[in-house]
Amino acid sequence: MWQCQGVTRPAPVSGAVRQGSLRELNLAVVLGRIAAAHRPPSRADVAASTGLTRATVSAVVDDLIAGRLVAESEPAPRTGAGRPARGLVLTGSGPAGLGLEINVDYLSACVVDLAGRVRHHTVRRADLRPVSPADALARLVALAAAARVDAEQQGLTLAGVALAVPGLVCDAGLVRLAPNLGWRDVAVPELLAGHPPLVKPVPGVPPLVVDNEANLAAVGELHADPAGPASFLHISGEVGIGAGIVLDGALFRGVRGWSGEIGHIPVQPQGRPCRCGGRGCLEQYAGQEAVLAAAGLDRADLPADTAAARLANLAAAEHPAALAALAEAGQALGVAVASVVNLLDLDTVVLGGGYARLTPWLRPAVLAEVSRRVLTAGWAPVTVRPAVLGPEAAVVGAAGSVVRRIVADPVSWLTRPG
Amino acid sequence: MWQCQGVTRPAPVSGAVRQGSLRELNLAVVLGRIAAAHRPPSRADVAASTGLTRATVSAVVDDLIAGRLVAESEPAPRTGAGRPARGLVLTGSGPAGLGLEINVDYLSACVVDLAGRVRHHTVRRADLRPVSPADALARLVALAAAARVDAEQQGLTLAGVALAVPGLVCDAGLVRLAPNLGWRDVAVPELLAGHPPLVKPVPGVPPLVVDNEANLAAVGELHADPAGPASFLHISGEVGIGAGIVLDGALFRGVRGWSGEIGHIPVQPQGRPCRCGGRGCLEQYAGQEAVLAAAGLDRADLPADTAAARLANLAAAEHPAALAALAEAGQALGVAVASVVNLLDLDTVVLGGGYARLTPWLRPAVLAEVSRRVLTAGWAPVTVRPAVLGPEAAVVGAAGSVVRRIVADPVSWLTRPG
DNA sequence: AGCTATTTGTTCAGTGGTTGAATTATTTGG
DNA sequence: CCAAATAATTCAACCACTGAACAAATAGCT
Repeated sequence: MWQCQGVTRPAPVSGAVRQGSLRELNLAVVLGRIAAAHRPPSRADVAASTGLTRATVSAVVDDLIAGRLVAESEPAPRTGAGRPARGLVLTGSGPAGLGLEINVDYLSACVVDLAGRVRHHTVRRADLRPVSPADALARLVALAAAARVDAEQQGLTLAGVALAVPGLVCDAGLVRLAPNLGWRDVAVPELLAGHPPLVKPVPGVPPLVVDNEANLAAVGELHADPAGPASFLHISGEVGIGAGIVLDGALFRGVRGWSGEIGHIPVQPQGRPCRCGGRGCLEQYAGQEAVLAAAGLDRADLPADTAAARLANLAAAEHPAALAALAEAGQALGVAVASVVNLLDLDTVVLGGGYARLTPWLRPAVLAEVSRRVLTAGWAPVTVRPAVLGPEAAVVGAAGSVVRRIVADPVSWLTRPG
Repeated sequence: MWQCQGVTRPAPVSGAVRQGSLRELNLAVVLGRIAAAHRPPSRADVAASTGLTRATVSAVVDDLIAGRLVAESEPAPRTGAGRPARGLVLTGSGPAGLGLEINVDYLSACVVDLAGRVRHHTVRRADLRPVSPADALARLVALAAAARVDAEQQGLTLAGVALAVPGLVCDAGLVRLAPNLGWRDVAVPELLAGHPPLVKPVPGVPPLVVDNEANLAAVGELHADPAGPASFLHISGEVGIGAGIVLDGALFRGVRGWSGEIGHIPVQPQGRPCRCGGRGCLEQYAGQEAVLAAAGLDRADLPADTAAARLANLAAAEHPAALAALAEAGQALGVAVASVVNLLDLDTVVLGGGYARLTPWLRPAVLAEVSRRVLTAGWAPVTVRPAVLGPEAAVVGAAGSVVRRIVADPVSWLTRPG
């Protein structure tokens, strides 16, 4: 019932194209074009951009409309002579994704429809470190139930759930380690087994996906900015520092789904000891607690985004200690980013989470280190920019990952029973 | 004529499946299965492993045999009752790839057939630093012409050329920078324009590809060991240190094809200055010159592999300075590898080039740093092993990349004119 | 030998889905 | 009001895969 798997790991398909796969593939292609278009495209537009004939596109679109994934938008923008086109849009009343997030100081739920619009969003602040995993998940289920009611009142059907956690997740939804939450080997599906399922399971679609918060935040950022680059590094600066790597429009998860552990890249190999056992890890220089301490602030029980806000205010007021702390953090971040750029040849780094609003003060030091240490920086400038989604990137990305899976493989939704 | 492009960057295809693409895709699928099989598979084996019907596989195989890409291998291994199967193999007398390499102290040419066998291999030692790029390429063309004659005498037809250079290559075959060769902004296709073309151009296939040596070496290693992992980091330790990143069986090239610049990952941010402008780069601690100096050896004009051999001999004889130098290099390498593993979650690191035969002395320090600095090392052990191909990995990989492209897209070969 | 079981590979009518051209629908511009 | 232009649909044709039946070739058994 609560079976799990990774978010964007493609199934190791044989690749053979059978008779029927032809239509399946073209359903996905056409739906993907409609999703990716800036304005509602006509059937003719889709035909031109895919290379399929208009006849085929019409037939495929008919299937998609019958399956309530696509709708015609009446007022299509006119241009010149000829019969007016009818615009195609992803329906706002079909399947939707439920995103959930557990973090150190809040729980959150969010519903995103096929078109990527956020249709519901709740955040409940609470310090979850003293709460047992079972209790935390129980509270989350309550939030999720409310979200479901709201979604259904808007005519949406939940098609799947994705849960973001700040830790390492195994394939079966097992949270190996969430250090800042104090979790170790928490089997989420088992703990949820006592609760009623949140979605009617769709064959071929995992009803629950558990994934790392930084990964899902990167996915959220990817879809929040369709005009943005197809490859970038998204760094979430919270108590820990995580990163999501997006390559060619897809999240790169690594062999076991544990990619992006940027927080423990050594930036000062003989430097401060880290609780991971190494020395001089990035987190010791650019993590929230290190920055607050360097700025002379009480590393109080401020929620994460409040801490970032306070730092931003101080920096805007040119508070010397805050400026120095951010410069030092930016320098450490730059060393790590230089490693990443040297290794992966990315041209865009997105600062997310708590870093988003600190970007103006972090960017100069990051760029300085990058241009010093990256051999190719002269020909290939690196862009460092703040995330367009703030700290809610992970929940939004989680919910979005569910609907994205439907867009990428509409057949499993179209052929669902009932 | 000499138009260029990257090796494995997939064309941004719309993905739409037209009527004819169906056959095209299945030609590639079936050919890929035959290439990947350990023993010559029967048509029935291919049908079972792809999910296609035997009838379809038979039809597709007929096309491939007619196009001289596949042949039947008569003595198929028997097993139990039933009509004996006829084995399918990639033909050894069809298209072949020509691989070329320019390095600091040698030129090399190599021909690989469809099945991946090396059918021709020449190495010409010469110090190329004082030689102009045009002269170096002229010498290489002579080597290539001889390789072509040999290949054609064996019944092979060259289908494309790939050139490996130790530097940064742009899309159009422009070598931006090859520091150890002294090259800067060398337009290879222009310099080759005066020479007769080495291959009869096949429409849709670039006749010449120029790529980084470390990238091609990783590709060579990938195909040299079909049973090996699908994702790994291949590190070539020469005068410079380069890496090739293989993810899910494909080379990852980065946004501009400049991925894998591991030599300038900072391992000691306030350490020795590097000629790249940074400080404490890996190359300053684990590059050939640094290791030789630390071992107290004259960093003489020994060719690269001789230097590695001498170090290996000294280490095997437990020469103290050599052991200490290798331990230090291994430690620095380990810091960089830890960054990579934290970032990409890879489980295999292959030491290639000069490092290959030094693996026994480098591995302990690398593994020690990895297990200290990689959070997930406890659950996911990292394997460090020597490359099966030695320093010739890059040429072999270059030649192999040409035939791999035919296996992945046989139609452009089958429909070639003439 | 002869028979059966078994597996491989081919043949062939059937079918699903795309194709391309013709047709209809709906607008702008002269 | 008609011609030009563009959008969408219809429909016969066609291509490639499918499934079942069949032919081929062998091992094992009596």
